[in-house]
Amino acid sequence: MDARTFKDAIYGDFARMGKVLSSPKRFELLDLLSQSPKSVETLARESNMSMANTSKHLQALLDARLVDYQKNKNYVIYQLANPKVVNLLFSMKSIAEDQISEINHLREDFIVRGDQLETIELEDWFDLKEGDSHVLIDVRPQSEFLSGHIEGAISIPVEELNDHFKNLPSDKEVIAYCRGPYCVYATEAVEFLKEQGYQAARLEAGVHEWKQYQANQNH
Amino acid sequence: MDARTFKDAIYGDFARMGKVLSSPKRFELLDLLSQSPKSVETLARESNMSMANTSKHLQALLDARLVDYQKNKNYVIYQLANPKVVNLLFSMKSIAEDQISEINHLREDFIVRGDQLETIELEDWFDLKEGDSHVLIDVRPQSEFLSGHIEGAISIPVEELNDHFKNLPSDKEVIAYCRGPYCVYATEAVEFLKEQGYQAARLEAGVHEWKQYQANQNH
DNA sequence: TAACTATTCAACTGATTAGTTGAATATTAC
DNA sequence: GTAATATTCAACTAATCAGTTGAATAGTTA
Repeated sequence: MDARTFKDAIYGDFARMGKVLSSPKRFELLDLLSQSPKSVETLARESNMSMANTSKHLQALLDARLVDYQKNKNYVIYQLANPKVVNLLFSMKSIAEDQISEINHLREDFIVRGDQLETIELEDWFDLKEGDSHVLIDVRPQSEFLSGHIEGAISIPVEELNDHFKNLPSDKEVIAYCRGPYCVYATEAVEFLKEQGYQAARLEAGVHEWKQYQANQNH
Repeated sequence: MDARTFKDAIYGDFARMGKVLSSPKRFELLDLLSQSPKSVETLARESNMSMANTSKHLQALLDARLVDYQKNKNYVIYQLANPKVVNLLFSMKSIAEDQISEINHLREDFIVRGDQLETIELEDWFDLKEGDSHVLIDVRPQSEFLSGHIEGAISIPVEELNDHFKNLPSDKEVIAYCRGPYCVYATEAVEFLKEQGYQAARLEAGVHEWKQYQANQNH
């Protein structure tokens, strides 16, 4: 085998990763799976695709070995095949954030409500949590909370906030987080809680940002 | 804007990175540029593409803002637009290595010659270099050496080894490195030097692996 | 065993992409 | 001002991809 043949083969293999992530829908599926394993039905609903199309994309991810699955009765529960997938998604988002200004505009407008929403960085949360005047809530679906959550958080899925918010101490500020910087659940939660008279702010991080922050602190 | 519209827009932007890296040829171009800025002509030659096709791919990379350029007389010198591109390539390679066993087979067969080539890990080089019995050579094109190289290395491009190897001390072991784990230059250099009676080994790292190793040590 | 549920597959359509060919453009050198 | 050099563009062809539709498959439940 000559060098050119070797390079063509090697770059062909490397580019398979790019190819599988060239689809916005497959990217979203991987993001969803990074929060917890999920069934085809759940993934189809969350990503707004047909079951057939969702299954097709999952087959592509399976073929690239970025996901694998376990059967549970009639359900096929898909999960990330390698924790490095999270790093890969991070890396792609990070550079997309730097190079595509539209991303920041979209986030500013839709997630941070044009800077009208009070937000807290993860670094600041670590200071605040030493005191006793804040409570941290995880507003993702409970299955995602059970898969992994920021230490000290209480699970109150945003869809259940109306039923459970009264359990929150009214003399503390509520810090809400969800799937990460591009998830709107925490924004909705903070808006709702403010309407109910609470002090509330959105944490600009999800469970993966928190884990990465912890890992960096422990060096 | 509702949540679904926002997500479709955001994932569309994220997936643009995947899309641009879904082409083996664009991946190779970015890899080449990670070693040093280069002209279209040089990139076409190194990647074995026509000038027209090379230019087309570079326009796609430009559009995604992963590269930018400077003019030098008739030459357009392309370069990486953001150092994070190197991280992104690393991340994609890392997961491809884990998930595509063919990659390791190809490397084993072609780069390490079925384990018949003596190799040294970067960690081990840091021990060896404290002594006085080894010399480190960079066998990439000199322009890449000038762009950045492992500290203490001497530049002897593999194509010029025949003319310059006699300058190497015959009582020391020669450690050769090139662009990284998937570059064959160091393999060719080691084989040539052994034929000339030298003790030689291939360093399983390039300048980026070295920089990353240094950064990790300084935490 | 039949009905139901969840998932996957095959075939199709329309859109997108990779590479080539020939032409156009920009800059330099003489 | 012309020729040469480096690069980019437009138009084409063939291949690939995304989503849909209808059917098939696999497993469960009553």
